Amino acid sequence: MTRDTVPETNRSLPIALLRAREKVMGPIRAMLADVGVTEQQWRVLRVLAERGTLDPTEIADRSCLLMPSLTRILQTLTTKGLITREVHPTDKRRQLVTITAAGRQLIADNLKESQRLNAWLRESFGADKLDALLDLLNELDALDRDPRG
Amino acid sequence: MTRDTVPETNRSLPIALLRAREKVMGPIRAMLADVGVTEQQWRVLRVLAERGTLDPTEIADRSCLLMPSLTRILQTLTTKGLITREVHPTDKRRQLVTITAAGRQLIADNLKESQRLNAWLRESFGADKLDALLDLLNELDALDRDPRG
DNA sequence: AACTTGCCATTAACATGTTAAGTAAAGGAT
DNA sequence: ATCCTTTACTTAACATGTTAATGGCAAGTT
Repeated sequence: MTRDTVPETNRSLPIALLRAREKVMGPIRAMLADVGVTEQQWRVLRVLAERGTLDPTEIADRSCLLMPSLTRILQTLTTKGLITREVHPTDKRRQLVTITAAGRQLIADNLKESQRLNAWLRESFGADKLDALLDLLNELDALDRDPRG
Repeated sequence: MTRDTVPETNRSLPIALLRAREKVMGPIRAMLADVGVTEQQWRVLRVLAERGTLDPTEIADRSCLLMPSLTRILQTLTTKGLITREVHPTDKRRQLVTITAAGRQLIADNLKESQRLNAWLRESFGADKLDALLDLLNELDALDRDPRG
């Protein structure tokens, strides 16, 4: 009965995305656990290493985190000595976040393993498929918002 | 410097998967919020509607949830009167979870809107691309585990 | 200047993610 | 029957996801 009207979870895009993400993140999480940082903390550090000093709003945007989560993460990273924070010189509402030498070192220490995991993925899954997948995902993300039309 | 060694987050599969998921889930979350259930609770209810009575372990597997999360969710759903639980007749370790009439009603009430969102996605993104994306994601999920080789 | 509006970041409250440990029951071996 | 291992589920502890409300500050309006 319900089997005819309720779509199979197999063809559900949200769940498919979730499972794929789990597949990819599992090994990365394991690697990061050894160093004592979470996946999200790692994302923040990488963004800071990529772009240099940023304010929290831009970090949130680039690392795909919501501000409340980021607030807690920045506190944690500060405690761990991986970032520093200072108030914006002309706008006291804002902050400037910078990765420390220790933070860069942490990234450097794990970059090789991170790249090895990426290489494994490209080989196992196929470079062509991986690129095709990334293109599709980016296209999806670029879709016009708001399906209430 | 770091720009040469640290891969851009744009081409990071984990982040691309995350952003794509956000794009798809946003509207669905909004719909479910009106009914007072979360995305995960919705997944559990759908699995139960699809497959009938199941034990928690199989629910966790099919709805892509970890057991600790599922334990809390099943408690919530029981409180809300959307599911019932009973101990397995021959194996007292196990349980049997069944969706209630109220649970089925909740699904029925939201099915149309859910399908409308799916239709919007197919139109906006393209049916061919959507299918290609789902195929790629399923292939990825089917990859051999364990990249420590 | 007083008011208003908007923005940045934080906090609060609740739900889930994640890993590890704990509890109870089932199954097999001695 | 006793012991050991495994299985199914729960709890605990900490981190994040998510929405709403709050506080501090900036900028425009009157």
